[in-house]
Amino acid sequence: MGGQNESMSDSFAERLLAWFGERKRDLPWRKNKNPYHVWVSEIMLQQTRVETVIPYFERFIARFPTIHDLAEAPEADVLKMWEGLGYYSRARNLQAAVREVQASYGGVVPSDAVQIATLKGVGPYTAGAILSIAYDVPEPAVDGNVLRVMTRYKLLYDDIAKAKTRVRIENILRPLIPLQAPGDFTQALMELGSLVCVPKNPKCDICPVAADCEAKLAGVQSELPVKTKAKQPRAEFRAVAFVQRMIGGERKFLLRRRPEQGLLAGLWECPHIEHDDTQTDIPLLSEHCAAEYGIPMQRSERMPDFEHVFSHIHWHLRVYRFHVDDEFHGNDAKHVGVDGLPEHVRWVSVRELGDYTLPLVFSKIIRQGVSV
DNA sequence: AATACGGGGAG
DNA sequence: CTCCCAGTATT
Repeated sequence: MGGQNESMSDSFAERLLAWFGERKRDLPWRKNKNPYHVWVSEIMLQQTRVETVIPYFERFIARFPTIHDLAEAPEADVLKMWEGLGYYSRARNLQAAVREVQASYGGVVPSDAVQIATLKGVGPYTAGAILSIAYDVPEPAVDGNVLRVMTRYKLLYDDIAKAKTRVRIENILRPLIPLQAPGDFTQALMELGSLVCVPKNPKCDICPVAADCEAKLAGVQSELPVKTKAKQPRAEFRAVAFVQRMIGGERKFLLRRRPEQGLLAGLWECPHIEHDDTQTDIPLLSEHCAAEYGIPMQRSERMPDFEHVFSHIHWHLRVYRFHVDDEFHGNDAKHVGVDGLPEHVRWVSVRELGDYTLPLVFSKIIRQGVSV
């Protein structure tokens, strides 16, 4: 026993694994090493907390138990299961990648580093995570936790926001991976970062590797890791139209589908237009709806404002409720699809909301709108 | 090497 | 408020 270059009685990996064996959390994706389950969990966990992912993972696997089920499912169903989780391209990429696995690898997640890295949505971290956790291939998986743990353990002042820092940590890690348990090593490192080597006030008193942690020895564990801070999200001011009317005795509201590319791609939302930070042009919003959807709108009233912050955009939303006369039956010749509307526009009732995937902020706006 | 891409939880 | 989270794709 004993590490190659450790003066401690037990190596870094041995102490880490012993701690992991005692303290690891009981998580849904740890019930087995099903590569598909590991894969789904790793995609969901990108930039997303464990507690947030748990219910999504359970529902997703219940709805799509196998790669085959996910590959065959309508994309709208997949997006619906992702609703509220964010970074929706993850869901689209996952389904595209699963279809690729069906087509090119006979439905078996590849255990080859080069092959798995070509799959959509699978980057350096996820490739290493799937390979090590599902197949016990000794590849490092460097996420935010591992970056923090290792910069502290090795006293590295490298900026963890930079890509080359990840590469450096991967190279430090590779010779440390125990060949008998690469998967546990990967998870133990992340678990340590998540539970012990936390960003603020790290719990060095209960850390299994504190004795030879260079940052701890130098007393600078709170100064690491170094990370350049992100820019402020830019402000955007938007006027939102909550348009409602009665159809067949049922209250409906207007939804439109966002473009296939960009922010919240392919999700449904209330129509809205951008305006400057000082004034909201209600007539312009009304005209927009009239011009785009051929819907003449009558009365309007102000609803409560909403704020929504993305990583890079801060939305200030002013919401107006519009009413469409019961007498109106939109059938403008230039429009096609349901109710004489364009294909990307629908009258939807609360009952039918389950068929549409909406960004959370618009779910809130609609809840507010229909409650009055 | 930067930026786009969601949403939430902790302090 | 700020930070940052089991990151990846695109530019």
